[in-house]
Amino acid sequence: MRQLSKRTQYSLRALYALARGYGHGPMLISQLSKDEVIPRKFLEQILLSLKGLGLVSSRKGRGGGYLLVHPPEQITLASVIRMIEGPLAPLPCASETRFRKCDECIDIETCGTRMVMKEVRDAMAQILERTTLGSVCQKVEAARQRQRSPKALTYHI
Amino acid sequence: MRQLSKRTQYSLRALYALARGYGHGPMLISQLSKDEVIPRKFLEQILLSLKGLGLVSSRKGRGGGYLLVHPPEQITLASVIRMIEGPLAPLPCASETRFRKCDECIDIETCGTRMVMKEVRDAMAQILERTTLGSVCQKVEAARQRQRSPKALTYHI
DNA sequence: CAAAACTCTACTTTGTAGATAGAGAATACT
DNA sequence: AGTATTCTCTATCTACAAAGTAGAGTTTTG
Repeated sequence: MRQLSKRTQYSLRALYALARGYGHGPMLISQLSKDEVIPRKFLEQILLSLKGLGLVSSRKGRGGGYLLVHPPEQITLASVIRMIEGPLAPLPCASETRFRKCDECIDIETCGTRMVMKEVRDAMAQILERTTLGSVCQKVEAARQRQRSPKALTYHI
Repeated sequence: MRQLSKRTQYSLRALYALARGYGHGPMLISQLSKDEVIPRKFLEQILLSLKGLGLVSSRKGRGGGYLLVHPPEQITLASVIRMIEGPLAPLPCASETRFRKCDECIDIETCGTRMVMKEVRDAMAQILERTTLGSVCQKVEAARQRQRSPKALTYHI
């Protein structure tokens, strides 16, 4: 299907970083930009819109920066992606959260593509609803540990 | 995620129509265009490229038109969508069939977004690999019958 | 007040989706 | 042979969005 936009990829990366630092005070745009390899000015825009969405908060001036508003375990990827990219479904008429008759549908009740795309949407939603910033960070951490001690992997799996 | 393009939606609609007519000789562009409500000239292009992909064949002149090359039960939506839109995965680095390191990935082995998107891809692929033009047409036909005799629905389900 | 941060708005660039147009080539029928 | 029918090819157009850049403005802290 169509790819995730860079904006969303950057957003997620920034959110992971903020999630890792959750509870340890604000993080600087400049730091995030460097660590996560995101163009500085673009990141400014992105963080600003994440703030508008209520996902992060910010403080100005020395000692300022960005913070995650809610605990990482409470933020699902589904919600983040929906806020940034819109509905998960590959067609508006297959969306649960933001259903809209697609201009193409001749008859919505007997549209084959819609039936299939509803299945696809449900499958995606199931995964993305149960995946949170917290759970992603955990998996990443596990993968990093494995990288550090590659031998251990053999015996643990 | 991002929506299916109109090109793909039109392609699928045209293919369903050809699937319904499979075994009954060629169908005209003009007929398909009218029946499926697809802009004529755009449809010409689309059918031409579907021909290039080996999905349909054509005959010129009187009595000509387009035909499905293979039986509808043998054409999966996964294959059609891959040919038209590219990989199913929301990120190139999460694709099985056309893996490509995405320019954004810092470390592919510990990329959280990639891990999640691999799950999403697998779920989508599972559905789309088992769905064929034939199976879609069957479901559509069933839905049409239900529409015609709405009472029956109650007792059969 | 000055330095450190974030904030806001506007602009540029590039690419792609979604068409439309029209001449050309093959086929079948008479 | 001629003509109607049908697909074929290539070029062009327009609108919009993604991705990124620029720079002046505002708030906070010390």
